[in-house]
Amino acid sequence: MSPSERICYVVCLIPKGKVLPYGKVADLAGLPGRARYVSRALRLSPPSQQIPWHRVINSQGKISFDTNSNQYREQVELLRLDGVIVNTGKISISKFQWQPDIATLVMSLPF
DNA sequence: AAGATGACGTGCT
DNA sequence: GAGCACGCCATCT
Repeated sequence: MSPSERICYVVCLIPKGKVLPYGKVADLAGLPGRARYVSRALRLSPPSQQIPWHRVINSQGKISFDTNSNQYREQVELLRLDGVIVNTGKISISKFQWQPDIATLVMSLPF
């Protein structure tokens, strides 16, 4: 499995209603310290894969797109559909809605 | 070939 | 908290 494949794999494991920072995704995919690689992989991943990219946010619990961009709006939209609370204005996720279970789950994968 | 870029993170002021 | 400087490294100019 290639690094980008592992990244997509991990992202696909994020349950609806939860989010995970880029850095954590990188760690779980076996690429510690390479959060940027995650953003790249998601950007280059074909839409046909239906990857829940919107569940990946930055370590500050915020969306990493420019507030004016339509990508930002799209991510907010998708997160709301997931039931995730996003504050307008300060634009941030309510809290880190990620459970340790995800980590242990991912750790037991056939990488 | 060399420099800039980026859906990031951490540490410091 | 808000900036800033770095570290990171595949991709683009």
